[in-house]
Formats: sequence, structure tokens, C-alpha cells
Amino acid sequence: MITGVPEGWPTDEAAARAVQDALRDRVVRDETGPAPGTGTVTGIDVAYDDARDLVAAAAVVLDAATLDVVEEATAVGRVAFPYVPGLLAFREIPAVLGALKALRTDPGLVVCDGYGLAHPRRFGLASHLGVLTGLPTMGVAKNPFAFEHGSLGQERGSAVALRDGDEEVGRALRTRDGVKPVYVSVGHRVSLAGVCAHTLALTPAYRLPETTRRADRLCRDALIDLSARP
DNA sequence: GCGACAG
DNA sequence: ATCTTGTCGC
Repeated sequence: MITGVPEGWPTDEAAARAVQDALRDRVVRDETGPAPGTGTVTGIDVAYDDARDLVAAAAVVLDAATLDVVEEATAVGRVAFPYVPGLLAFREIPAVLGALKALRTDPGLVVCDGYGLAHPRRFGLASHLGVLTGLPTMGVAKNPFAFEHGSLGQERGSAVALRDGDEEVGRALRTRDGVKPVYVSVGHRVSLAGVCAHTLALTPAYRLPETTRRADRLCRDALIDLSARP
């Protein structure tokens, strides 16, 4: 079955920006979720089949201490919004909500692909998902988008401020020695220091968090299963 | 106006 | 995101 779009979901860019402006003040920057390495952590990701206007979302719950998979869920929906830089949430969140709703386990901390407060209006995908669900969330992106940062050490754990002008909106964080950093930011109910700690706890072997890697694989597989049996 | 621009 | 071959290295 196909996940629908939430009531009142914006249809155009102006309406979408208005939604961001209306919700941005609800973001909580304090650490009120599970501590790094405790409870559960859930990876979220989405894959597209533009030709058929379909989107598959995946949610993978891991035990934060062992990184073992506790539960997996997927949801399929229609593409709800075009890709517009700064409005990614409107494209991905409807299907993601479907996958989260299918879980029986408490998601704990939700790790998103993309940004939270590191956003032109300080309300990226991770923050938006957090405010909508009330869950603690954080963003881990592969690219710095339009933000700037100075150089950082080559060792895993090195970090430097990700800036929008003079404001620190996130961090560039090295998760593997000598490998390109990831770009992390607060989503909801986490602190920036906490985001870095959680990210390092999720990257014992690869540049990207285990949550992201598992969710990425699952939503791609879900899309393939869909092609095999339309 | 032009280019850049999370996924 | 997605389209795609080989290739260097542990």
C-alpha cells in the first residue's frame, strides 16, 4: 500500500517556506534524548524512481551499544514535492513518516541524511522531522551545501565549525583518518556536541554512520522489489 | 541577472 | 538523488 501525504502539505515553494518559518522556533537544542551509545538509534533514508513518480523510505533501528539491527521498516509513496535546495524536507518527509509509523520499536535518536539547523532558514530536514514527530533527531550530510568551514585535523574526531557567515550552524567532523569529513548539525532535542559524539559512536568502520548505510541499502532494495512486482 | 545549491 | 567502468589499495 502507498503512504499518503499529510494534510495541508504545501504544494508550492512559497507555502513551503512559510511552513518552515512557522515551525522553526519549536526546535529544542538541548540534549533530552538517549546518551551516545545507549538506547536505540534509527537511520532514515529515501530512494527515488522518478520515472514512475515513486519514493521508497526506510527506517532501520539499531541497538546504539552494539549497532546490531533491532528492526526495519519501509514505506512507499508518491513523490510529494520537487527537489529544491532548502526544501528537501517536503520531498522526503511524507514517506519517512510512513516508515517510522510502521516501527514497533521506540526509534530513539533519529539520524537523517542532510541537515538540521545548518539550513538557510535554520530548519532543514532533520529539524523538521524532529518537530513533526517529537523525536530527537540529527543531520549528517555528505556535502557542505552553501556553508563554509576552516581546515580541520586529519585524525578521526577532528572537527571545525560549519558557518553561515559568523554563525556556527553545525560542524565538519572527520569520522575516519584522512577521509573527507561529514557535515553534522542539530536536528531536535540534541546539542551540537552531542551530535558529534553520536556520529563518532556510529562510525566505527566507515565514513558514514551505520544507521545511514543500513537505511540507504534498505530503501534501494525496497525500490528494486517494487520494480520486480509493480 | 548568474551561478551555487542537503538529497 | 540517479546515470555508470575501471581501478587502486588493504
